[in-house]
Amino acid sequence: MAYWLFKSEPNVFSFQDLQSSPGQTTGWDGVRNYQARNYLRDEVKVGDGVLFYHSNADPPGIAGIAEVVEAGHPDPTAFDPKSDHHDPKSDPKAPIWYQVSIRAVRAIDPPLGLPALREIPELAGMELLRKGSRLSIQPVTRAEWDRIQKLTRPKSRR
DNA sequence: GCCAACGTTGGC
DNA sequence: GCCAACGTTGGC
Repeated sequence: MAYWLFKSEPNVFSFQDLQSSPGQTTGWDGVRNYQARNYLRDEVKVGDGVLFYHSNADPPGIAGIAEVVEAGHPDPTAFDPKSDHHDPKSDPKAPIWYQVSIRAVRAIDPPLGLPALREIPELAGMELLRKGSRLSIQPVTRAEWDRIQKLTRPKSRR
């Protein structure tokens, strides 16, 4: 069981879009960076936890929790000439790009914003908080995951 | 293999 | 809109 942070621009695909997708599930397509691809292809497994991060938002932050429901498989948008993410170099017989499928677990509303994340000492080592960090699929440690769960878990009812 | 030019990401 | 940081491309 591992933990990840996936970035998405909410004006392209938000956590709410995931929640309104069929089965609250989507294929995480369009990743076109080799390091992120390697994680998706080789390391992200069914049952892993995902922090759904909104980049280019105001404020940017973690907007929901998701889980992996299908491990790495070829990204079909790479083969589709009509897709924005089409890559003619990727052949179905030798795919270059991979996706996983994720399902929404719960929204974090309002999102846990980047400024708030920076104030939490236990999260100081997060890849996300590193200056110039651009990787769209990032590993998250168990300790970081647990801290964020604790901060965002819905209040228990009386 | 080097590295300059270029394109993209993403916070601010 | 600005721009720092980064990844990719392609000439040599």
